[in-house]
Amino acid sequence: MASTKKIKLTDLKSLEQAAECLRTLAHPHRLRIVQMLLQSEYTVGELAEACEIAPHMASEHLRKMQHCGFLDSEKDGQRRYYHVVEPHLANILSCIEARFE
Amino acid sequence: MASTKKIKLTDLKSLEQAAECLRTLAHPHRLRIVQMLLQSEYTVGELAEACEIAPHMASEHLRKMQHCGFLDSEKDGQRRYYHVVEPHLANILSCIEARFE
DNA sequence: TGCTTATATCGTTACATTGCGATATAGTAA
DNA sequence: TTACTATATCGCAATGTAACGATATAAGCA
Repeated sequence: MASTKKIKLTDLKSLEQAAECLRTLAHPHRLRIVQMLLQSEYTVGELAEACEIAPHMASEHLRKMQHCGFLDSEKDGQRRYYHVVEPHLANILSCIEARFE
Repeated sequence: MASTKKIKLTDLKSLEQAAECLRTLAHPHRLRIVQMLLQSEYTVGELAEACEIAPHMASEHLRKMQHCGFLDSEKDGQRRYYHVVEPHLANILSCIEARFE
């Protein structure tokens, strides 16, 4: 314990942002949605079915993740396709899968 | 849209566990604590001071992270030193730092 | 036009989390 | 013993989040 322990800390403002994104990710259905969208694009209905939830619930999860910059979407007729835009998401999901499989 | 889209999904039970760990991590003070503990071990008081919070708040954050398997601790007289035991934490924090700095 | 499907939003209720003062426990030292 | 320090726990008030039924919008089709 005689060491100096001088280390560089991320400022709390940035950590607050990071925490907000992690909170957005920290939901089993949202994790599954991200996992799927990392491999292809999907509609709200397809994602809802994969998560076994009502479409309007999937829609809300997608809205949250779009709001914090993870996803974007484009319309195709009646349907809306979502896809991943945050480049670090794949890496983070790999870490999570490495621990929980 | 004509593709088969057959992908392997993590079961919801595991995703629930993963989400719980992410929720534990998703707090600015806890992120700072983990960031520090990845570089050295520290006492409750030292971590509290670095986060600018009361010691009993740091103690509670540490208890939560110990409970979900991120940290462990050992006593040295009056003080208690915490350290990281979850091997994936360093990798996850790197992902986070890569995005938020 | 009216009917159906796909997606999004609103309003409410239930539940979880946060922060914090007060209190408790354990070790140190006089 | 008493006093002090470090850490941990309790109980509560405030806030945040999740789930969900009801409703709304918008596109396709008869």
